[in-house]
Amino acid sequence: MPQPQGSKGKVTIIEIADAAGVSKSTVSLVLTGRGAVKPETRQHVLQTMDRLGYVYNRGAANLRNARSRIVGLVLNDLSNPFFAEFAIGVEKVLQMAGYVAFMANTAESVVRQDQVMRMMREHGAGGIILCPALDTRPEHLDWAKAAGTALLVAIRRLPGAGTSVVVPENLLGASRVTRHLINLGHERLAFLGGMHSMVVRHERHGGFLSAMEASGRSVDPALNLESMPTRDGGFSAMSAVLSLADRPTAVVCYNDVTAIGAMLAAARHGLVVGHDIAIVGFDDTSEARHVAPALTTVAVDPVGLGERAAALLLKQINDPAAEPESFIGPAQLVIRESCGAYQRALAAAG
Amino acid sequence: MPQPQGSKGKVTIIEIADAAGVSKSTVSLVLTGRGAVKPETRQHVLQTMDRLGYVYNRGAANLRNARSRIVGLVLNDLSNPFFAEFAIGVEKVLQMAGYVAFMANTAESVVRQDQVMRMMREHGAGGIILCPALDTRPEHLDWAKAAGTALLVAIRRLPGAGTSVVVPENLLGASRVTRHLINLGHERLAFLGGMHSMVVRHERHGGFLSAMEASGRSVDPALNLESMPTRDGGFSAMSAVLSLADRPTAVVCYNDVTAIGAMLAAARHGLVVGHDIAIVGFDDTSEARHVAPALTTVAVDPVGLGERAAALLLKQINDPAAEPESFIGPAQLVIRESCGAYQRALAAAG
DNA sequence: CGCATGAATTGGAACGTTCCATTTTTGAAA
DNA sequence: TTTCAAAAATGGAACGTTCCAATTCATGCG
Repeated sequence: MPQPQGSKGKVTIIEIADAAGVSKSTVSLVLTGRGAVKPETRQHVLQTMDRLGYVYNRGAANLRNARSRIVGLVLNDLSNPFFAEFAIGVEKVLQMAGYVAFMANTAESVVRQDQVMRMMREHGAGGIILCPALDTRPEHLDWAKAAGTALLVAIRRLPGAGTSVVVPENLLGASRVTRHLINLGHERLAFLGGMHSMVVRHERHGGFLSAMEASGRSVDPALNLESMPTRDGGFSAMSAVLSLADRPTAVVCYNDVTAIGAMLAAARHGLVVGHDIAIVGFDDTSEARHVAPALTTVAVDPVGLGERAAALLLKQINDPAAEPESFIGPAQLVIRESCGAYQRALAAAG
Repeated sequence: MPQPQGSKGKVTIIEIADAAGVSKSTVSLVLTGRGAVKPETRQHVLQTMDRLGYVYNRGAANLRNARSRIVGLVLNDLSNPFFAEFAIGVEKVLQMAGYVAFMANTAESVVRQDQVMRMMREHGAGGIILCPALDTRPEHLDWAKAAGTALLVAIRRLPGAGTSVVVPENLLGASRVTRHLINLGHERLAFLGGMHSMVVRHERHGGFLSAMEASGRSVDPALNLESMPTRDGGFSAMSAVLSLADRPTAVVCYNDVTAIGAMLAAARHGLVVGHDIAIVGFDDTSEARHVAPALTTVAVDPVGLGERAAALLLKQINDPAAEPESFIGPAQLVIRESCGAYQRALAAAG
């Protein structure tokens, strides 16, 4: 019967060495797999470790080589499925490279974000992928350059931070979905949701504007409404829009969850979405597929972005001198029902 | 201008001591806040650390005291919003206690789970909250008892592991939602989704059976179908059910995502859910509210479960000798449209 | 049988921190 | 001033590992 150590539970490399009748150096060689050690010795040491319930002490090890195989993944909003999928992509790639990702959620709190990142570097994380919380200032990240920690900013661009970046093609995506609405014949379009301070909103709204401009349509400033990027935010912004004298016939929303809030508000006002009014979102979260009517939106492949982010970070870890790199992920239009195109096609066919 | 260390980025307590003109012991005292150090000295040391860009090395520190303030949170399926919300509850409580949670996702892989947990204890995690992957055997967790690591099993009970446990009241919840369907007059009910090997399925199916039995209804073994707990699983299981000669009029699903798959299958067969057939789920994820028709389900307050799990783990960390404890979270019936109750009420009123 | 060569193993000095036992400083009482 | 206790600061020995240089052990060759 394996009789692991008593309650103190501190088996060290030295005790293994004693028990196996070798030196601690040999045990270390077995552990790291670096030197040349006779297969039978290796076996014996391995067995002894197992028998005594040995736990490798990474803290002690890092004291010497300072190369830990963990990376931090800091997410600003875990409750948003978009980020959960992003995280899955990150983990997939890191795992293959023999790294482990330790995630933490900041819930949009800069304070918490600082705390969590400090904890991570104190634990010797080799690198960090950061989806910055709202109001993150580039100065918050200066320590990374100084400490030589690989840092990559994802999803939300952070102008002024000279790091690698992985973001979706927000501008192009938004202009595509806007163009789609224009092609369906809409004249009066609104842009709804997201706060002015968000870079992502800037980009998406920029795409909206460029499509409007390209088509020669005029943009009514009254039809540009901010809101928190939540369902409730979308709901109240949409309610405000609908109380206007001159309502829009189509609404481009900041993201899917805002769009779903907007759809609820429209329904509450007795409008049939996809018929009386067109509403589109951004992100293509799994909810988008399942609301009724199904949401026309822009797919950005969060898993792919995560994979890319991880790959870029690894590159940076392995070559700290390398220049920061950017990856702009594709954003594809996904046509469903909420824009009215489907109904129109049906009508045309029937 | 703060001139942080060069590229090697290794500022130690000793360099701080030299620069501040004190001994390393004093710097240590400042860091830990333990001894008595003159306020002005403390200030000066703090400033020096700031100036040189000092990073505390937790690995080295833990070498002596072995008390790290991190705990691991191991999730089996991050893409399921239920677990994301659970994680948020865990973090909320840990943060207040000055702990940091490092999360990792196992994606239902036992191998990955072992890997991740090993990594966590190698890094000196004070405790671990585990939502076990499918096929986790209690033996997988024996190391925890041996090493004296606090371990808590959440969401999925693991019979035979003698750890603390936090789970929702699956049996009672399932019997409640089943009773609700029975009260609506259904005679022929199916239970659908989840694999036989899942403890949670056992519990929920048990609740289903107990409600059926209490009402004197007979249970047709042909109406008990397994499937993966995914949308696709629900879809195919439901398709199988609908191809039966003697169809059920109501279906209790393993969880919400399975139920949503089942609803899609029903719609594909031309049935109007909530009218031609009743379908109910379990968990009350945010999707449940937004599918059409909205899903009648059982709410289990994942955030609350997470908070409870964290609190229990902290208790265990602070008193390692304490007996394992269990918390069974409430499960409340949430009546929406997919069971037909709403439509019936409308008809009665009109 | 001695020797060179390479393989296998080993001792000891780091690594950055904490903590104990001391030493130094401070400030007030005698 | 001297004395003493309390407060503040310090040196050095751990902690568990890696890595270098050095040592021992096999093996094959002349």
